[in-house]
Amino acid sequence: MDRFVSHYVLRLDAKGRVSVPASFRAVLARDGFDGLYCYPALDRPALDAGGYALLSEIDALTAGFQPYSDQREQFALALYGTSETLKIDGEGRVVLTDTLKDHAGITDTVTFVGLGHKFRIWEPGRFRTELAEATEKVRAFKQELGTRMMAAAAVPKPLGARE
Amino acid sequence: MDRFVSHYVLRLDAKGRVSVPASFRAVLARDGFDGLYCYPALDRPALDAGGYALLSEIDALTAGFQPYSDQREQFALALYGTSETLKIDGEGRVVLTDTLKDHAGITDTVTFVGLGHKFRIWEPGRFRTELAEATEKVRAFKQELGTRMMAAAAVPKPLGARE
DNA sequence: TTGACGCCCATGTAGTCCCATGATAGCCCA
DNA sequence: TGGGCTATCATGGGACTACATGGGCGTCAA
Repeated sequence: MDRFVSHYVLRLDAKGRVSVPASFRAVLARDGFDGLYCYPALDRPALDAGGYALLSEIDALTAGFQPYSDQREQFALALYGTSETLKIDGEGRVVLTDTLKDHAGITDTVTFVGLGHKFRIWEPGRFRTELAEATEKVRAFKQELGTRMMAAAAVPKPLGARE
Repeated sequence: MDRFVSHYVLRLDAKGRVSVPASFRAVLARDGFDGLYCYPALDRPALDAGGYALLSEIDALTAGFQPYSDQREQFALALYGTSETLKIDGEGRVVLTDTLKDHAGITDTVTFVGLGHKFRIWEPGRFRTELAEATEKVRAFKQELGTRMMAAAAVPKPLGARE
């Protein structure tokens, strides 16, 4: 598998270390990135983490702005400036910096969540809330999509016909 | 055969393992996915499962949104975050996680139902009610379609004409 | 000197692998 | 056409391994 999938709840030990889930480590190894690229999520109390795949997403984003533009510099600052490259020890664990932990409200337990090309690190309680909200939104979206399809199908009409 | 069809009732053993129906395994083997991609269905107490064919369906869904957009992240969270890639052992069995079993209300027996490019896993009792409801809906829909067609035929009007 | 960090080893548990058994259905041969 | 044989599949259980977690020790830098 080449993407981050599923979620795991893991504990920090007395030294502040957390095991990165083995399946995530496997993805990182394949990605080729040595360590863990990590920064506070822009608009959530969570951390974004990953390898080269994540880095190239950031590149693509900043590249979208004019060179030397304020926006570009601000993005670069917010993303690159707050990033850390965490070392992964022999047992596959990392130590989160205080800045990172503060941003996410992490104390002694974390939830790792795969998002495909990257993954997020949450304080477990906050994660549950976030997941519930996201699930609700997706469900609503799917339902809307479904009823639209049904409406189109109910009246025998060529697909894509205008209302 | 390259799609999941028919349905099977199988039992979990003491270790919580279930055999994936052999015909489904054959489809997965052809699909090339190593393991079983599985997640809780959004709007039913059931599990969706499959291989790359299912994954690409999810890809298509999330790829439609801008990177870093709220919607995309929520979709990724709800879809990738709740997914699991289950290992298939030498005998073609998988172990469902507690989260998955809870969502579907599975205890010691499951029903596998083929849906073409993916399949669903149900608690057998719930599957029966679902099937009954679905059958009823389809019957009603078909009937309605029939009368509409009849009406359309009575008044000679090109097929697909607007009401 | 002391704390932080990197590196190493220890342990319990849960997941994985491997082999065994029983049932079934398809096939071959008389 | 009927009976037996065999391949396939679901199921069961024991052994082993990988993983998360905990702790010790040396090193380097304030």
